[in-house]
Amino acid sequence: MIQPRTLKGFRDHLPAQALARERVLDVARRVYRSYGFAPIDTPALEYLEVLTGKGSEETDKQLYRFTDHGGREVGMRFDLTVPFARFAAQHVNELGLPFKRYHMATVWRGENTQRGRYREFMQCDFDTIGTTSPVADLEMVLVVHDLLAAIGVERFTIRVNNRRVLGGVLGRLGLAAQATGVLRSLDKLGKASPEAVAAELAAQGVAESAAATLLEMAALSGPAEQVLGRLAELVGEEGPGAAGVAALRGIIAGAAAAGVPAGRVVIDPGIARGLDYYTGIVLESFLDDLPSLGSICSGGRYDDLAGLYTKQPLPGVGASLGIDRLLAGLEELGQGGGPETPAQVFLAHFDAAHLADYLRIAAALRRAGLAVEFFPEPKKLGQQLKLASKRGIPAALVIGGDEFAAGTAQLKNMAAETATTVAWHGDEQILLAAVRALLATRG
RNA sequence: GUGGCUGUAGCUCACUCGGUUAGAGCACCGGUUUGUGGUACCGGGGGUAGCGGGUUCGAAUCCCGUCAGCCACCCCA
Repeated sequence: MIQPRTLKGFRDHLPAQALARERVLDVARRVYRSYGFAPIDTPALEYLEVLTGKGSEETDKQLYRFTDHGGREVGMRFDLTVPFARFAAQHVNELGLPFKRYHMATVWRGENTQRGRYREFMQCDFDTIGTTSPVADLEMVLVVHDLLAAIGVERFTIRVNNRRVLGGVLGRLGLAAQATGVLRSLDKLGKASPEAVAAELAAQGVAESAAATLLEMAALSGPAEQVLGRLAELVGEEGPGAAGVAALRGIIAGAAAAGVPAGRVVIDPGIARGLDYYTGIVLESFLDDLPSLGSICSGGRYDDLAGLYTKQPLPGVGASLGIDRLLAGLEELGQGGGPETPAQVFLAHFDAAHLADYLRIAAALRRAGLAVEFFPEPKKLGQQLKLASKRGIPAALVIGGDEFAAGTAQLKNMAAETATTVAWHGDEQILLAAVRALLATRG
């Protein structure tokens, strides 16, 4: 016997989880489309050179790679941004700019697993390329907000920063050259103590006063106006830092104008993110009740998406929802419960002699858009109802020989444990109306 | 990838110093005289104790390896 098992970091999805995932995907699709983002898709497999081109050592280590049957060196995509860069370079001329796309697909990373960290998981990306407008930046924040709100996440916070603020402060402190190391250390705040981070900074040759300034900046929190005020002092009157602060001001004002509840979007100067290609706004979002899960939706602005593949500069801004991490978080918070079946109506298979009638009834209900589960065999009624009950199907129709003779049907409200008799006399529209009325009472 | 913790039925767990055919609750399947669910009663299936090896007269219990989950680091969704 072969032991049935799955690879480390790869998971099966039972109906309850798969349905929860599809619900989130449906919401994401709807929200993305509501802003005019268009769907694209790309292959799971790419030429290795396409994926490793900009490759940091880190992504290189995580890449699933192999030689295919034709001797080609190939790799499985580890995010949706790199394939999009290739895609954009290859198709700009057909797309027109600015171009807004969303892409929801599976990616693979051979890294060590943990809660909310898998080797196979889905990302739901959206990007706007071909414009440097702050409106595009703002729109990203709005999409993230609408997305999490529409998914039904009860408590979340979108943390926003701007790389130019970080750059500006580092510049004024004369630390521009060692930005990467400094940012990496600052990023540990929240996990490591300020003292530990200060020590790490000192080890990099950062002066004590400069370190104090950086720590103060990264720890700034509170009302946006207050944080922005202090940041403005730290970055000075002019230069990139001041521009970054102004941009953040615009984001806060724009989010408010668009109706985002105050407090959902906060300025967090400690957000540095993937120190490589982000150049402007950066954002991360967290579940307030489970911050240790990490960011569930992150992104930012980049100067040049596809420089590796084309000479045409393609600036853009985008973010990615980690749907599997989000679902893991919601489940842990007890917000993940849901039905085990999409069926809305259970049609009991009572009397085999009336099979044709059952098929006609099911077809009529399905044509009307209802999800109908017709039991495949004329098993004992009690067992059929037990299954319907366990699955959480809200409505059940029981129609046996007596009912057919009388022109009636028994319609059960499974949750309320009640039943009504519907006189339909062969008219499926009457049955349909009765079922719809029942379903409507439960929202 | 590095370090640590964990691994007994689908799930949550038990098995006192290693000692006979590894148990319970829930879940699942069936029944309670053949047309009605979530309650009750009765019965049933399911575990070579993740897998492999070692120590021992004897291991779920000790040791090693491996696989997997979790935690920290790294990085990130």
